[in-house]
Amino acid sequence: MSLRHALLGLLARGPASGYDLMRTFNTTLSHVWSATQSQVYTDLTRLDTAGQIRIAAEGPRGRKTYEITDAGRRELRHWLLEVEPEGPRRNETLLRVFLLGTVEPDEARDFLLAREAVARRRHEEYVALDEKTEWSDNALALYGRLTLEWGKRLTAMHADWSVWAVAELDKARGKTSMKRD
Amino acid sequence: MSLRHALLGLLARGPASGYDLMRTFNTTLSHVWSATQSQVYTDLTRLDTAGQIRIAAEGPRGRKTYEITDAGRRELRHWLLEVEPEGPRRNETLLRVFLLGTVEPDEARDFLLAREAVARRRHEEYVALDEKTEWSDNALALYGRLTLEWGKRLTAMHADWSVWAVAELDKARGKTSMKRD
DNA sequence: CCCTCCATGTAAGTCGTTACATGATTGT
DNA sequence: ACAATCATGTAACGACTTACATGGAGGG
Repeated sequence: MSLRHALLGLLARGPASGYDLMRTFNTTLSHVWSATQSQVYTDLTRLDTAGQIRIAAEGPRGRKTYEITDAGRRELRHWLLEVEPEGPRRNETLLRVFLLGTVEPDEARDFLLAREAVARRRHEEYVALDEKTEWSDNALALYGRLTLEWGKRLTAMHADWSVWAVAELDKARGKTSMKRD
Repeated sequence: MSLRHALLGLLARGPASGYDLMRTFNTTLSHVWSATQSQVYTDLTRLDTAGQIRIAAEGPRGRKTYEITDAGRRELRHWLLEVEPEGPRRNETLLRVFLLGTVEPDEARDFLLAREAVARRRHEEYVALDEKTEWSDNALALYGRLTLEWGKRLTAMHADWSVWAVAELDKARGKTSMKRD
């Protein structure tokens, strides 16, 4: 249900085409709310039919620029402020951690070390993105910055947790952890 | 695709019925991998058809106790160690943060404060669960403990981030944050 | 006897992904 | 000319949710 709200939210910031929106989902929003090209176009059609967006202009190559309507703004506002957000109900990595007892401790250890590496890599990416971005002081930039900071903190937490988890695993095996550094 | 693997993973730890598994998803695993009753039963049938689990015993009230087969163990192991886990591609709360520029700053502020409250409440729940649980020293308990610790760290991070975010918002409004405490 | 919990299943519908299909425009 | 990018759409399938439907067993 939320891709529609994401589309409304992006269109609330200004008119855009399906192609523009699709690129936003594949870049800026890729770790926040991902969507396929296919889904973007079908949901735009549905929002149009529902009267929450409308075609503002048509350009070359069949380009359709959409804009949000008043009904769309009302729906967006309602969803944003009056509907309780749902926390994530699934985390594939965490599921695997929970099931790690079904493989050998050495294999579990490698798995955890791989998680640490992935988390550090993503953390570096976020830091680099933060540094290279010139954050203007408008509201748009502010909330983008808050979102990115969340990613930085999440990945830092994940890396720290992985290190701790490997240590706990080693402890449980009655073996001192002397592999790091 | 992963509910099947979750089922295999749980059955790798010992035989269980659909009802048993369903309860695990609604309790222990509710923040890790949630599933509805409906889905558990349909996927158990599919795993049975695929030869990855089999009916070990039938009990009263039509109860079917399933057990994992060798083919099932192979598939579980393959998924666990050879398939790269996918990071979460969607975070509804974060999507809303990103779109918070479309409402008034006061409303955005309330939204962030509400996130902090939710994060603190869940953190307390995890801490309480950790304290009341008697962690035996087998492998099963170890990985459950690692998972719970992740939840504790995530919720702590989330609460801290919320406080920071409110401060950033206040800063951007050129107004000193004197509302907290 | 009745309520709660145990226990399983099906049907309809939504959401999301992958693959297919097509074509215009711009830059080199 | 050719490649890359812009630009939109549909079809098939898989994952997941909600609702419907049924009934046995055990405890008070």
